[in-house]
Amino acid sequence: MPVSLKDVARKAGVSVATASRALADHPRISENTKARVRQAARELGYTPSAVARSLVKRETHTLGVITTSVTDPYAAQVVKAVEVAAEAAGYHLLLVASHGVPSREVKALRMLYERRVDGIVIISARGMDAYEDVLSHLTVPVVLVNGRVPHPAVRSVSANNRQGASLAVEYLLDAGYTRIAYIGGPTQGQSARHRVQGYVQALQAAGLVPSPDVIFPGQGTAEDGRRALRHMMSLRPKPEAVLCYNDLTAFGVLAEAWAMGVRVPDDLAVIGFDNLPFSELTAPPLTTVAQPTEEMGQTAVSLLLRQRRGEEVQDVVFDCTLVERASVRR
Amino acid sequence: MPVSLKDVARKAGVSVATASRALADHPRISENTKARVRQAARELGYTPSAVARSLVKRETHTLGVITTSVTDPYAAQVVKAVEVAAEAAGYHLLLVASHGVPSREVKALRMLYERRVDGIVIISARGMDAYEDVLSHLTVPVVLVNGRVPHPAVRSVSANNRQGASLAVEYLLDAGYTRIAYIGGPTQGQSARHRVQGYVQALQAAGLVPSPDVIFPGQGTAEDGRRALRHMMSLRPKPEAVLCYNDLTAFGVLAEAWAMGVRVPDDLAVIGFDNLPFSELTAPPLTTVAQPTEEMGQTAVSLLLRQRRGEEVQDVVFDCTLVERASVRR
DNA sequence: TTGAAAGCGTTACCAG
DNA sequence: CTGGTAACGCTTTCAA
Repeated sequence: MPVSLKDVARKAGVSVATASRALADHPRISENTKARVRQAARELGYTPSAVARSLVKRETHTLGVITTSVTDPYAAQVVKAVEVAAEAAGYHLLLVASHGVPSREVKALRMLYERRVDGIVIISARGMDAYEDVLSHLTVPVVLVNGRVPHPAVRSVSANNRQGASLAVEYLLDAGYTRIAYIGGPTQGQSARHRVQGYVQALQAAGLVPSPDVIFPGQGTAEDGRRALRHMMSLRPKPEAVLCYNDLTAFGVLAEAWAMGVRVPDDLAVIGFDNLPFSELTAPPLTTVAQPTEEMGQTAVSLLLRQRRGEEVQDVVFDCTLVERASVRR
Repeated sequence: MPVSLKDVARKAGVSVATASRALADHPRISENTKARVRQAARELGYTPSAVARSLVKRETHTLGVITTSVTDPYAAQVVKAVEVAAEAAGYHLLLVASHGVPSREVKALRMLYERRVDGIVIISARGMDAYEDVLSHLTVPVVLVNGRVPHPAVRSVSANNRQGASLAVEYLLDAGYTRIAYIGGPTQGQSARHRVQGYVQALQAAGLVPSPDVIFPGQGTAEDGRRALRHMMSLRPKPEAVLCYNDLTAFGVLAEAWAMGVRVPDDLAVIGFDNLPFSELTAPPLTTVAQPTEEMGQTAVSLLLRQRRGEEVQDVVFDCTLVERASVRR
């Protein structure tokens, strides 16, 4: 059994009240007793119980984070950013993996609420559509990173996925590519929807007609990239460039290209989305669209904390930037 | 403010005690009142407070996890395994990043203890040497994954790093390579120490003398791999193969090899350690030593839970296996 | 400057 | 089958 404040108080010969105040460095406690209490606490190896404290203070200094999986490198980046921002504000993270399953997202939400976390950030929410009844009773702020749910109490911070995808296509167009393929992501998420839209719009803005037979389905995995590349190579004429829903998919096309002897960017230019740490390590290094994950994580935490203080806050959207590397010829 | 059990009880016209039992599906409560209580709870959107419950039950159903960073893909794999095992046992994870800084590891340990987690797993502990006084007052089991600390109450589960490194070297030797370089990892951790040892021993067992000028220092980053490769290529004679402390380092040598026009495995064979998901996506795919991270995570959780039940448990070590891919010629 | 006591939201024991 | 009541470990009035 852990040592309690009562033990410390007894040992120091004071009441629990005084012991509590002494350890909290309350101004109206004599230095003398403070010293005695601290001494007793040290000798007993006393560590205060955050759970008891949470009960009375009605706050846990904990933020809940729901993510598909920590092994998803994009999610990991966001989690890290959130972690850093939270830590700086004196908060810690309760992490739950939903594995992208909507029902598990809802369960996680409920569990976090039971634990009375002070805020919840959901990364890449998949099936928040059926959240209505859970959300309606929540007394804790929720922020979505890269997702949106039509609930008035839920804020979101996201990358401008449409703009990002358009940016990539325009870059390709500028470089002289015109037959540009696209490999998609999970259609339940809004980021995937916006990215295709950006792709299509940029093409149309350039007076081109997006052709359905160079738009490949995918779930954002490397395997999707591999499969799409094999498909692509059997097409006549072949696409000259491909924009991928995310870097992971791009990694798959790069790997399959290597296996099939397809040269990048000479035979096919490849462009990703997310700028994962790994994308500068591929052969060739991957040109990709970057999201400001750092700021997004910080912002998520900041929105949560401000909402907690009763502030009204707005959704925020960050523009993407292009990271030029060697998988696209210039 | 969240609705409390008292609110539910009042609405259902029963005492809190009864309400509590009704919701817990206690056998000696009439179906009738159970129904009424449940109904009231639903209508009010009642969600029990885990913090209050934790206080009385003296357990939080939470495991603390200290890791360098979630963005470290090796750590992420272990975290995931731990998460899955924990979830299956009804536990959730409080995650803290230490960024490899010993003082932050200690702080994290203390914070987790304050929150009364039911167990703590530390992944790749760096500076546990000065843990003595923290550990001595802990009333919660601690398990180290891939680390060791000379404290009687701390258990560890690790990969057999020595055997893994030897395995890799023997594989290289078998394939006809003799001039084999090594790029090291953080020397504060025991895994790095064991891996060099395995490298050296395998060489010696084959009657070769490990040469200090092909043993490069590193911290386990891709940049270390790049730097070491450049060094290596300036040597005469050049190494024919290189064993890397981990996959990340191997990624660095692969990337730099691509940049310098060094062909893998023709000019240089490369072998990694960890078998990250990404290692099958490199060009060429990376031959590497795999640790059974899945089982290691499960085992860590299992040790924790068994210790909590008062069982005596032993350290456990898992053997590594070799994953043959294309970065080594056969 | 200190202490007694109430209360945070539950569970569990003891009566009835 | 149900209700009081005492914890759980801490903070915070309110008095002294």
